[in-house]
Amino acid sequence: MPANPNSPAGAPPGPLESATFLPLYQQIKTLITQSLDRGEWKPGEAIPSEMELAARFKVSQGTVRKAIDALAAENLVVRRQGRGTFVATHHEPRAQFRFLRLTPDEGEQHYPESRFLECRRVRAPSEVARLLDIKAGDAVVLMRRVLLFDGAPIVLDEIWLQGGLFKGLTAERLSEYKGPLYGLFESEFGVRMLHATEKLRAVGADADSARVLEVESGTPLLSVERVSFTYGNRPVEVRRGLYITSHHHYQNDLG
Amino acid sequence: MPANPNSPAGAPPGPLESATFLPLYQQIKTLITQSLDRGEWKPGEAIPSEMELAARFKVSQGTVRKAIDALAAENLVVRRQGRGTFVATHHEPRAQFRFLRLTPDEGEQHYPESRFLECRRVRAPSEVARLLDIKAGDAVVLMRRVLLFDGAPIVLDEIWLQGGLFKGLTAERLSEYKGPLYGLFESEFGVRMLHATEKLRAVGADADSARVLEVESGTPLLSVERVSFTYGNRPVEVRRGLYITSHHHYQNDLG
DNA sequence: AAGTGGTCTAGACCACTTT
DNA sequence: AAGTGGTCTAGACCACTTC
Repeated sequence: MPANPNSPAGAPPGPLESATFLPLYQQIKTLITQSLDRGEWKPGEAIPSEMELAARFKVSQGTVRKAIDALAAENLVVRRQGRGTFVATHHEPRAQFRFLRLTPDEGEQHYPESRFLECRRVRAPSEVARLLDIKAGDAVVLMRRVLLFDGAPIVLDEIWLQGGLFKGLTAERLSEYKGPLYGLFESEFGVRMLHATEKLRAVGADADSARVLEVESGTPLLSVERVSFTYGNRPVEVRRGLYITSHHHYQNDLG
Repeated sequence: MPANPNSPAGAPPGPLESATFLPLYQQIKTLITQSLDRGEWKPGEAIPSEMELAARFKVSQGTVRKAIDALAAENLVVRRQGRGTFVATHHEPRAQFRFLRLTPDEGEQHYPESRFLECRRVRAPSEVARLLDIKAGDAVVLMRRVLLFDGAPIVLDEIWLQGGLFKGLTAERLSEYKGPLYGLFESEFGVRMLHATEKLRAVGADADSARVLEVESGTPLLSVERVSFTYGNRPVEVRRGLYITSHHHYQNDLG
């Protein structure tokens, strides 16, 4: 059996062997990712076993394994020995703090309470539109909220979402919901945040932020501008957070 | 040949089979890491080929491969197809920005100029000693420097180093040196920074920082507290940086 | 041509979970 | 007992670099 799967001379090209000459395991990684994107398996569910996928794609188990290893490294799936491989979900405690890096200087990190100030549909400002890769003026959802740690307001978030993906997202629906926002997006709207980029700055609190966060105007705040992406690196959320960092800090590890 | 290497009944235990029952490839990863720590191969040099290492450790090439894959994922080594596997170094451009996350809002990122304000040996304050895992009062090197981007002072760093590891580090030696500080530490003192944790906050500039950074007292600054580690997770550096973020930002990716 | 890392296969056995 | 992911081996061939 030839080891090279990329169209050995004479063999009819299968569905895997397109014009691109990527390694087999990367092609299979792409195929599995597309199935995940299509929702063929829902968050929390098991995907087929390595043997089944190997049979489906007509490759060896080792090749499927390498593809799934890469997906697990990107947190798209979670491996559990003896049980199977599962679609990652924002509901499992393991994922809670991957997108919330604010940590108390002393004591344990625990999930904050959310208080929503507003949630309405607006036209995208040009800057937001650029980041979301849509046209200025297109419909977006704008929401503002405060995160409370031990009852104290610490974070003020301003969040823009692609309007087309979040129809029916209302203030009422938000206030009913407990737990991380990305869990709601995943369960109620079928949009899974996979990855984000952030830009951090120190700024002074403006009058409005100062009022909401109950600090003096001009107080130094940590500004965090985030763009979040779903499958295929499609941007779906833009967020601007202002953090009070007198008793909390943004934790980061340089690998 | 039995697939399980962990002391099959009757077989005499080799050097790899200690009391710990870790997978073979992890044991080999540890052994290679210890060789790197001992300086058996210097930064920039090639380590032995996979076949050689497989022979040395009496395992298959695939097992060595998995160990090296893990080391490459942690940036301890760099793989180059057709050439070999090389000990990572802070001198290659690839590594320059792994520990410098400050990026201009517009334009390309380029390496800043360093200006050293002081460098002297002092006794470790208790807080620094705790982070460096040494005793309060032990000798440490304290240095302060400014980083200039396009000629403008943007970063003020205060750096503490374990005294025992950096004998002979003087202000003169620093000012002669061009390029990243971690490159000097690696070449001149044999200390390689592998990994770091950072805590970010927004603070107001105090009088001294304001003077050095040429801003008004109270200006919001991004405070970055870093602890850097070498092999074996030994802390060797504590650093406190103050960043002006009016035209730069701290770039972070949430994987 | 020789040597290196990169991919792929096939088969074995292990550790863990569920039935 | 059966099924899952996890480890290990042995061997083949490919892509790339150097001699």
